[in-house]
Amino acid sequence: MKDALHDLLQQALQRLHQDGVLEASAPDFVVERTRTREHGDFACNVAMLLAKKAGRPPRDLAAAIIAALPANALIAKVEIAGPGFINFFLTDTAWHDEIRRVLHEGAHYGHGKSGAGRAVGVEFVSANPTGPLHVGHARAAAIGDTLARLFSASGWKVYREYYYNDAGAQIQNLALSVQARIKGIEPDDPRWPADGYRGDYIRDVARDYVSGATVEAGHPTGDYNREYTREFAKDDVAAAAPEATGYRVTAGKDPDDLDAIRDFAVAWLRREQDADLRAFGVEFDVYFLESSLYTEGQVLRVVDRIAAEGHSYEADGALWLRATEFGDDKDRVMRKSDGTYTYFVPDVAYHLSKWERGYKRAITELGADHHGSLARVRAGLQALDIGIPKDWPEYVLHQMVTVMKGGEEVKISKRAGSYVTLRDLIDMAGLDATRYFLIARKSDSQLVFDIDLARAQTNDNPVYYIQYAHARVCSVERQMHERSIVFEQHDALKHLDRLQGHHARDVMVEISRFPEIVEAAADNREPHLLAQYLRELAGAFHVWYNAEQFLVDDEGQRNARVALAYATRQVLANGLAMLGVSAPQTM
RNA sequence: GCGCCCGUAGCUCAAUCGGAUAGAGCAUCGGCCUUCUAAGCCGACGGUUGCUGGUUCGAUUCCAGUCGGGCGCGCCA
Repeated sequence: MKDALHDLLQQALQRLHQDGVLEASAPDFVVERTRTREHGDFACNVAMLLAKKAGRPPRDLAAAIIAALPANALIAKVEIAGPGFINFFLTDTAWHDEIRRVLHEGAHYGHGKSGAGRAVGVEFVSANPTGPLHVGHARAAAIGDTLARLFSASGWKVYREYYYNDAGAQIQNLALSVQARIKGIEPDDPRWPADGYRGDYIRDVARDYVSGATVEAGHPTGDYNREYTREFAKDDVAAAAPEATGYRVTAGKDPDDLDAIRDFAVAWLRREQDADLRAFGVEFDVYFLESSLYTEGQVLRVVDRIAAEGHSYEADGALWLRATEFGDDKDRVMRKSDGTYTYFVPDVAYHLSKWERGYKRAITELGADHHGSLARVRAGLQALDIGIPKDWPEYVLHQMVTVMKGGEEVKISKRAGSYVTLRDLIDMAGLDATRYFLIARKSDSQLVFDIDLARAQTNDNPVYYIQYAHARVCSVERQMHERSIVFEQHDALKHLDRLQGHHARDVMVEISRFPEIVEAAADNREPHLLAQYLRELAGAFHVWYNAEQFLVDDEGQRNARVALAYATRQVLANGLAMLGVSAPQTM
């Protein structure tokens, strides 16, 4: 609806331009929802933006623009208000058309085409396989997965990526920790490795290693990376393909074979992380192993390319990137004096791989404590001199999560030791509440996760509030069947003018916002907008539900109300699906 | 010291690339169930948007400064 008004205004401006009334071409004006009914349904600021250039008072311009609007069935009334706002009041027909559209498009309502089928990579979680996923990863998973769903609904071809740091010192610490447990050494023992992982899960890994267990996981449709590589490998784009993403590792049992212990432990923890994510409703398309960047020579390739472009130098026995040339605070070491590479070089190589695999947009979701790596990776990509835009990839950072229960902060998990795990959250609050709570706040503000509130089955809890609205419509449907009331949707949609009063109207207005919300949430990378919106839609519905009986004797009125209730249910279901939250039929 | 994020009602948070009278929920107080689910609805109370300037028709939003909180500043990842 907003877009339709924007088009009408654009046409009016063009007409004024052709008639010589306006010299300047149309600026970037906005059509937006009003806050109060008195200002109409939509308002536009174009007259105020044009006033200065045109040398005319904004209210005069507004009158001229209104006079130039083409005939249409959308607008019932236009007013000029305040400093020069153009306020639009829409016809009943406009709202009814939107409701018809909802029921016609069904599960597709709210989906857009702005992505035009282009590829976007959304990378998130990307935890080291050294322990269970914690609350920070849970927030990352909720944000990343919801963004992916939003992009998908906006017409993008979405690939969810998970980058495994399966090489380096952390992994070595993991192997040493498991080995210590195998030898019966406890975390408090003086022989325990200095930076060892102390959680109970290490004991489980050690137990399975000793018993000779096999850890395996395939991914249902096989080798994703190869598949995508084929799709992306067009013209001169040569794709770098990491190896297969499934794994199968049988424990070596030998307590002195640190390599075998390492491989087993990594696979063991990947399996646990995979299982937790799946329980959280999150699946990835691409699992990218850091180790593959070494084995396939991509790390060397990046370093050589940067050196060839003259963006590196040697000093103190190390090879440095001139990161300051590309906006970073200081130059960064790429190759250490011991000949190994710093972590960010494979990071650059990984993002290069995304670029070469054809992602028009790449979103990297990170905890804010890693924001330092952002400038580094972008600097590295710039230093390659291959035309990657300065602001590519895009980053979404999330701030810390504090978990509260019984009025106190929860910090400890038995299994992981020093932090609360994703599994803990799901166990305590349930899948739906956990996903909703983690997505409902803007990602760059700190989040307090109140377990007691998330568990509450009362109106305190926004998740149940939204789901309850959905269940109520289902209940109305059941009542109709029980009372043998016939509902003819086709006929009902012809008589939506039987909907009277502001309660039903408010519901229609809320419903019509849904496509705008989906688009804004994806464009701005702000999935919390959708969570907030659904609460408002559910609110408008509950008010209407309490104010008016749906299943009344008057057939026309009844059908119109049921149709609107169904449309509400459809939008709630579509929105909840994008959040990965269930839409129950009964509660 | 430098960089990034945040600061809005007692609490948890919104506010549509700068819009009109800053909104919800919780908490507190008071109402509504012989009627489709009361997991709901209605009402009341609650604000110098941390502070000071600037930009303009208009600032919670942009800029500068300042105070407070978080995170990061390694030849760790």
